[in-house]
Amino acid sequence: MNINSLDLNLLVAFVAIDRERNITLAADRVGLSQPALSNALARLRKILNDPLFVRTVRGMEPTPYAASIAEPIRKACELIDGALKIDASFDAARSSRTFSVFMTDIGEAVMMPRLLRHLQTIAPNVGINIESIPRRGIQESMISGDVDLAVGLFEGLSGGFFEQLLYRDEFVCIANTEHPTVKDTLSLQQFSTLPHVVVSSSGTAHEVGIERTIAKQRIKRPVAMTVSHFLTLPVVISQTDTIGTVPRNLALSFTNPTNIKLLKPPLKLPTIDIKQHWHERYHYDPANRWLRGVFLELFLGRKPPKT
DNA sequence: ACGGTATGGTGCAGGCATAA
DNA sequence: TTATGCCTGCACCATACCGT
Repeated sequence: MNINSLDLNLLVAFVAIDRERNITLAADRVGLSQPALSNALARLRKILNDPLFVRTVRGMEPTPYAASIAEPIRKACELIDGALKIDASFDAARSSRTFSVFMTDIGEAVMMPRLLRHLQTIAPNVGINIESIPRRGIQESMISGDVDLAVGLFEGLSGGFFEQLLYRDEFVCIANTEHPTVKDTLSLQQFSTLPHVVVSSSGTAHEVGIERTIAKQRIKRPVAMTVSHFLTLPVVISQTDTIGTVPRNLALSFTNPTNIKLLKPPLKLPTIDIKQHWHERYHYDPANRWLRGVFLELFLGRKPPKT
């Protein structure tokens, strides 16, 4: 049997007959006359080469073959019916969709509080599931549709991916407010000799950018500790004489502990373009467009306050 | 090609007559 | 009284034919 020769209406008729076990009632159900449905059944019998339903005292009983295909055909019809009912628009206020977003803990700390406050107002049932960024497979996850959006500093998302700049950030150095030698400024000498805490990041390019710049300027920094998350930095630095280098917006979100001071880096570090990235499969998706619009509305052109 | 109308065929239930 | 056979009416399905 070639599916190309199959009229999907015949499957609808099949489901109706299986449900009613009566041609007249099934015809009513699908909006046809009894003869029309009888004719449809005849066509389906010919295509499938099986009587499908036989007349008995209990009504039109399915043959073993019809009984075996009834359930998958019913599910297929329901699937198609459901697919065609999907609204082409996205009603954020009523939606209970959960979006998956690739984001570092920087993004979580900087963006999520504001994003969640906003969502609670306009889309109370919409959920955001932050996916930690894998070392490999970012593109694959987005192409497959497992992840809707990637927000932050991502390199190498190309070929079928779109990107949009949200805001530009810059690096600052942070140190303990009670640091014995670092006062209001940080010298290049201090930067080169004081122990650093660095982040062994993850798929993003923050540390890569810093490392690359430092290496290019032939500056070395002693690394006392490597942590796996940016949010661990202030905890370590607030209790030690180490220093660190982080995006300014992240540093400003360090409210606990509070004995962290921000310092202008004694060297030129690259700026950071925080972008949202999405795959072309979601380019016209109403829900994805809505989420991108939310990020744009909340974070486009966000300026870090001066220290 | 498909759906509608008209018509015929089939099966069942119920009523009735008849035989045991 | 019960069992059996026949007839009739009804419900339902299939087919032929026609129009769109």
